[in-house]
Parts: sequence; C-alpha cells; structure tokens
Amino acid sequence: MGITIKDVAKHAGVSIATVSRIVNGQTGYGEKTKQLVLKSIEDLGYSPNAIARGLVGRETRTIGVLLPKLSGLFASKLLQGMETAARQENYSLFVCHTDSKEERVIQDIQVLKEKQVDGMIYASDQLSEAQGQLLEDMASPVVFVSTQSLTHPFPYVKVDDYNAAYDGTSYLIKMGHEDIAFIGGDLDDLIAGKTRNDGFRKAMCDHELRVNEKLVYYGDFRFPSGKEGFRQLLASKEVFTAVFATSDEMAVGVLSEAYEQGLSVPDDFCVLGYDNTMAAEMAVPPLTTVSQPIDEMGKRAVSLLLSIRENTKTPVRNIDMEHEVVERKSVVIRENTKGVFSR
Amino acid sequence: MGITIKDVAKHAGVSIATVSRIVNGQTGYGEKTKQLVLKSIEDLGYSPNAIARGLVGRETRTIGVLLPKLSGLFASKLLQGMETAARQENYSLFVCHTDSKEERVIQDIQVLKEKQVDGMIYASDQLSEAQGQLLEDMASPVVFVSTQSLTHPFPYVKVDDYNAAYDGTSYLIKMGHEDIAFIGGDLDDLIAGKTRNDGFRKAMCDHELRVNEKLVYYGDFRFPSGKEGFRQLLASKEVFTAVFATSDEMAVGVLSEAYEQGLSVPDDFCVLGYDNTMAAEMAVPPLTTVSQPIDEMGKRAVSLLLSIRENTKTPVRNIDMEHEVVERKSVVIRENTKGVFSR
DNA sequence: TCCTTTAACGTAAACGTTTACTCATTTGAA
DNA sequence: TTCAAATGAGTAAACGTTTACGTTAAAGGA
Repeated sequence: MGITIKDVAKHAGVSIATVSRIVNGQTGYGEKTKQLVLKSIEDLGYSPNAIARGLVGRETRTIGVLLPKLSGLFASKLLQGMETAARQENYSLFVCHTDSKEERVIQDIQVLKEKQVDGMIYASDQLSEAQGQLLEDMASPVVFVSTQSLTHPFPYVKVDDYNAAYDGTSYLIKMGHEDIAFIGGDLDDLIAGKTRNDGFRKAMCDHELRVNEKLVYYGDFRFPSGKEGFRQLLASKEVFTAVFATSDEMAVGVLSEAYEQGLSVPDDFCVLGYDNTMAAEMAVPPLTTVSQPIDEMGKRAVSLLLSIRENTKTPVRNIDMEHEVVERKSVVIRENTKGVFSR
Repeated sequence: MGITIKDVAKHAGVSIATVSRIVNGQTGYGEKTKQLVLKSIEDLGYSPNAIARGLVGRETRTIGVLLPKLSGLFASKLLQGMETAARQENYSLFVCHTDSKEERVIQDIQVLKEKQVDGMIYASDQLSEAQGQLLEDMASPVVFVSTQSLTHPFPYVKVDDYNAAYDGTSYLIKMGHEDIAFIGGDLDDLIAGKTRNDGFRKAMCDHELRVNEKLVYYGDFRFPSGKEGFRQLLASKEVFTAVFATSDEMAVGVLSEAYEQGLSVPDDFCVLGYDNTMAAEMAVPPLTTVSQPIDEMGKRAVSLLLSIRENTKTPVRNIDMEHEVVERKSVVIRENTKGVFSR
C-alpha cells in the first residue's frame, strides 16, 4: 500500500537506518543527508508505520479506557479529560463501553491486551475477582478513575465519596434542613453507593438528626431512578424539606417528577445533586450540587498512568481530588421552602 | 515480555505455523495436535499479539473516530452507537476530540493514518480543503456521520436537516403558531446551520407566514448560546408564541433563561428542540423536539464503513436517516399559551 | 607521519505474526 | 498392488521498523 522507509531510503540514496535516525531525531548523520532525506520524505509523502514501530519498540503510544457507558454527561466529560491529557503526550485512546457486563469487561481487557496498549484506565464498575486477576497479569500499568478496587491494589484517582456526601449533607443542614430525604446508589455498590450513604448518615448523626428510613431510596444513579425515587418519597407521605440525590441525573429526575406532580423547587422543597455535570447547570432550576472535578480527574488519571509507566519502581500513589458544593438555585434556607406534606 | 507463538510451538513440540493455523481456526492439522496446542496455549496463557498481526496482515481491526467534542449528549450517544456496532464486528475505536480546531484535525488524521486504522469516521465540523485532501489520500475508507462534505465525495449518514427543520416548523404551525422565533446555528455552517434555517424559512413561506428577522438568532448549538439567544429575543420586544431552537442544548438554554426571567413554558410560550438527546427527556418541562436516531446513526456509520471496506467496488452510498417530531410537554396549541409581549 | 578518535553512515538481526511453498505420510480408487 | 490425491505438518520469507554492531574516512594529536 503505502510508502515505506525503504522507498525513502532508495529515493534518497541512503540506508534505511539513516532514514530511521533522521525521522526519530537521533544523531549520526550529516546535515546534507538530513536535508536530502527530508526532501525525499516530503516528495514521497512518507509517514511512518506505527504498527511496525510498535512491534519492535516497546510501546504503542496507546492506552485503553473502560467505561460502563459512553453516553451520559459524566462519562463523556471524563473521557474528554483523558483524551486531552493523552493527546498532549502523543497517546491515543481505545475506548470500550462495557455496559457493566462482566463478560464484556473480560473480553475488552483481553482485546486491549492483544492490542498491546501501554496502559489501561478503568472507570467501570466494581471489578470481579476474575477481572482483577486479568488486570494484575497485564504487563502494563492500570489506574482506576472515579472508582477503586477494594480487593486489588490499583492506584486510583477519585474524590472521597464519604466526605463529599458528608459535606453535602452538612450543607443542607447548615441551611436549616432537618427532614432530609436521600436518593442514592445501591448499597451493594461499595464505592459510590455505600460510601455516599454512609457519609449522609454520619452527617445526620453528627448533627443529631434522625434519618427517616422511609425517606431513603436506592436507585442506580440514572435519571429514571431519580423520578422513581421521588415518587416513592411522595408515596411515603412523610414530611421532608430537602432531598439529597447522589447524582445530578437522579437529582434532575426528581426535578422532573416534581414538575409533573405540580411541586416547585425550591419553593416546595430543595434538592441537592452530586457530580456537577452539565446537567446541573442546565437544570431548571439550576442545581446546587456536590462538585467533582470530572475533567481534571480524567487528566490526572492519564498523567498518573504515564508517570507509573516511566517510573515503575515508585510505590502506588493514589490521587484524592477535591470536592466542593457549588451553590445554584435548587437549595435555599429552610425558612424559604414550604416542605412537602408539612402544614 | 509476554508469551509468544514460539513459546507455544516449542512447548507443544510443533511449528509456529501449526500454532498459527490452529489459533486462526484454519485447516491443516489433526485433532490430536490441536488439543495438544490448545493445552499449551492454556498452560502458558498465550494470547496473540495484535500488533504483529497487523503488521503482516492487512488489517488492524481498528477504526478512528473524529469528534469535535466528547462531552455533551449528542457526541457521546453517537460514540456509544459506534462502539456498540464496532465491538460486534471485533473492531476497536480510537477516539479523538478535535475541539473544532483545524490543525488538531490534521494532526489527528495523521496519527490515525500512522496507526494504520482500517477506516475513519468523521463527525467533526465542516472540513477544510487540506483536511479533505488528507482524507482522500488515505488508503482506508472514510465515512461522515451527522455531517457531510460538500466538496469531497465521502459517503455520509445523517438526517436531512432541511426537511427535518421544515417538518419541525410545520409542526409548530400546525399547532396554531404564527409568531415563531428561531434560534439556530451559524449560517456559515452549511451543514447544520444554513440548512435548518432554510428549512424553517421554507416552511414559514409555504404557510404564508412572515419570518420576523428580529426573532431569529444564530448561536453555536450550545447551552449558553440558547440562553443568550432567548435574551436577545426578549430584548427585541417582538411578540412570539413559540421558539424553535435547532438543538436540544439551546432549547434547554431558553428554558433556563425563561425560568430566570419568570416566564413559564408552555404557559407563556412554547419551545421546540432538535436532536432528542437525553436533555430533551430530562428537561423541565420535557422537550418536544425533532428527533434524530443518534444511536442508530452511530451504528450505521460503522456498518457502512465496514461494508465499504469489504466491497470497495460499490459506488458511494449515503444513508439518510429518518427524523420525527416527538411530542412531550414544551409545545401546546396556540390557544393554550399566552405568548410573549402579546396582550 | 602514524595512530587514535570520532563522525557518518551501512548491515543485518530482531520484533511476533501469517502464509506461500515444500515434503512426507495416508488414504482411496482403479 | 500401484499411483494420484488428500492430509498434516514444517520452512522460510515476508510485513516496516529500530538498533546493536561494523565499517569507512576524515580529523586530530603526538
């Protein structure tokens, strides 16, 4: 098919070794030959074959990314951050959407391994033993982002969900709320489900507030489960003045359902989100939310990966990202909201 | 580093050719040797090196994707569709986010070429002459999705923006609206900007309605430009009962700005979106919108690409996708909305 | 002047596969 | 039986690079 280094060598009347050295900016050739070769490259329109390079060299300048789903504001923002950092270092990204399916993850890891990626970034769900083993057997480094492995010692970059949820809850309490509903992820999800729930409960406890079990619902972080969760809250007939949903998507779900039920935020009750994706900004009303620096997390994940790659002797270093609650319009002080089922 | 085919061959006491044949499910070996080799593979934990395969074979089972940005509901949904279809055929995706920067596109194409992708999917902005030339020089096929090239004959898969906008507008008119504001993309964007605007105008004209130039605004399809556009609309003091925003993001922008201005949709005016991303579903109120089958478009793009690859003799075949207006809550009949600045 | 160094290249062996040729051994038909 | 065809395997040449190792010639030192 294409022009190879041999063609260039022949055209310039030098050996392929010389061409290679020039292309790679090494030393060992004169200025005149360099110009000659450069000219030939230009004339022929040569561009090196990265596959061949990858075969002999040790690297493919490629990193594999595993995400549960690609659509959605969180994943895509994360991916964008990774791509930005990767391109800066001349790496390309293989992206796989695992759909949270065990066997798909396995298959993807296998494929990425065969494709000889220089590293992998795992941003999917909790990993099984089989997956963990597969990852450990990889020659190249693996880093986790926005999740972590409790059973395998992979470095991660993420925010501290427990504390973030704690702070979010405390914010609500500081605003005067006491009857707080909670819509979280499944407790089986030890990373983002249980921790956020624990943070919520601890904050309530620390402020000597009771959590009303009828006002906690466990969803899956997606929009529909936010709607469903809010429906359940209403069905309980319990009074609350605020709901803390541990993802913006779910928070928007409650906004949406509230609208359908003729309830108004923040006049009737308040809602606090989590993530600070674009959904929070675009919501009506704009969501007050616990913010994760998603873009930055993506970037950090690749730089962490790359630094491990160069410096394989350093011990595993995790990166904890900062969270903060960004105030918009969906939460107001207790006095300014009616509360649901309160009279 | 890893176990190679040679190791397997040695371990099984056969030649590498035999191992290769077995691994690739070809013929030319006996059942006993097969079992022997399979056992060795299992024992050693061998997995083929796709890079080496790519070097000798003609294919890398890899396709490159160019998107202007990765975050955002449209792009990510599209990407998800592509990934789904690609994985089904055992292809992996290199994803590049060009940020709509000319030179980045050029660089990305170059990289993808060096990485020997089997094909490319272009979903970025209008391409320049230089980019077009680069793409034409590629040995592997290129398909456009959700965009097209007016100057280069690349096959595309997209909806007919002109007709979709025409139908969207007609829907509004059918609902009794006459004073319709329009928030579109820049007219310099010949693909999604101008065409949708043209469709809008034609529909108005065909129904003998005048388009009020003070009520048309050109944004960039993003959320902030929807907000800004709506502010401009209000500033004009002209009366309108509906606004057609040619992206859901912009439509949500008007919803958001309307909320801030104390206006209510659809009580005060209606808004029609475009795309049918998740934003439309999640909006308050849920957006009535002109729907594109985004996921399906992504899938079709890769199957088109792959079919071209196998069958390089067939002429360029474009794929036109169906659009439809999906009714939700943001548009009601003229009688049920007050209209802005009307008394 | 002669020897040593160094700069400027070329040769050829990898890298891990696939695959076109061989070649031997069976098999089966006549 | 005899021979042609089929089967099961091995050999070695690609694929396009990088790179360790040679080689040559010019330069520099004594």
